[in-house]
Amino acid sequence: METQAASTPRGQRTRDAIVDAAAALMYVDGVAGTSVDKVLAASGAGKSQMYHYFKNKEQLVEAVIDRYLEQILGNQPAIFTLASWADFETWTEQLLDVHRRAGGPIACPLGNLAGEVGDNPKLAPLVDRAYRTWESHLERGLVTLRDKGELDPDADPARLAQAAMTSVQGGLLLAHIRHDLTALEDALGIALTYLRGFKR
Amino acid sequence: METQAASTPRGQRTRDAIVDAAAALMYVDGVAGTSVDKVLAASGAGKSQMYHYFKNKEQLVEAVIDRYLEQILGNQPAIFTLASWADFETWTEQLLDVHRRAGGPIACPLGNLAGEVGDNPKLAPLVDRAYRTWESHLERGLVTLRDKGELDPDADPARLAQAAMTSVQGGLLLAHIRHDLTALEDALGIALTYLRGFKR
DNA sequence: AGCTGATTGTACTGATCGGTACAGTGTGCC
DNA sequence: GGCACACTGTACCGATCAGTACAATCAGCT
Repeated sequence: METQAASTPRGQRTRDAIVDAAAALMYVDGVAGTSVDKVLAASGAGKSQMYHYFKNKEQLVEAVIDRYLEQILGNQPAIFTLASWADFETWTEQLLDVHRRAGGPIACPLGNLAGEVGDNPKLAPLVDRAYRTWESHLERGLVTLRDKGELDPDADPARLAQAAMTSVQGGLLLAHIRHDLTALEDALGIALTYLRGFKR
Repeated sequence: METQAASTPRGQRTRDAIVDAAAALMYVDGVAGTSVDKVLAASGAGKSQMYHYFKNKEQLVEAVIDRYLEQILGNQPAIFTLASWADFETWTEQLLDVHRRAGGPIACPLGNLAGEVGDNPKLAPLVDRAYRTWESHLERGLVTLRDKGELDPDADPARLAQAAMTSVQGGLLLAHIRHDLTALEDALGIALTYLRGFKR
């Protein structure tokens, strides 16, 4: 059931190349639209490598989900050190900058997956877990604010974090199909205002 | 380029059955995960019917997108007659009731598609158009309120409507992967409060 | 009845799908 | 050197994919 780890640096490089290629292709074409053959052609690996490291395509997708979470959090490092209201603003700016610089589509890789694997019993929990990890950093930041006396002690950090996440996802979804970041900008602005309403 | 219309009631019934089956299957398995053969098996139609009415699978998807919009708006009839703040609340209640009654997954069929076809040059504009139609009803309701003097004349109905739509989509996406309507309930509550902030 | 066009059933094609078999090569360790 | 094992290349499998060919049937109209 577990994904096979590589035991040498060479193997690790090959494995990474496969996951990277799969992540990039699935970001654009979706899971079902990305065949194993295409992934291998793009990564330069052969089929025996793929099935040496992954039991099947589904396990490759599992690795891709993890990779997406790494990429997402890596693109918004401010999320790890949220300790003031200004930090939250910095965080939203980083979020916007990622897509302002973007050559690819404006979209959240996890959000793209959500619609497709939302009911797959194996993959859906992994997407869920990735979102919860993402959200937990926001929650931790809010708890920090509360402990510093900058957030209403009656506010529910978990709920506020979820509200912020819905704004991010809704904004990205609309921005995606409109090829226009405005929807995300507005959504983030509204979310920040909403959170600041619990400032104390 | 255009979808072939049926010229007899019998043909219309067959065509509808194909679109209905495709809509139901693609809602759960996505576009790429739903083969033409499965659609035909589920609808009881043969392959010659499918290709009599649709040039190819992509045109079938186009018809499915239209069907989704009809289903969505049909499930929230209050959206057609928004003329008071109470009407907006009724609308959000209808939105929630759809998924409370749901046997199927908690999800927006258009949202599921958005991730998958978001960059398909033929299909993405159709998804975009469907969202704009949906959103336009909200905008019209806000204009009605403004004309009745119940909304700040400086408020931008189009922008507020887009903000509401991002809440709906973000809430549905999170509710989908968590199998828990709470995210949508909260998102709609926050959106309503935000809109009411422009009450005059 | 007989004509006409819409509609239908079924068999088929070549391409591609996910996955397997198996023989080979690279590489660290003794 | 030579053993062990991670790693790799390629050919192949049956199933399924989207799409086509073509003959048969149905139904309205005269």
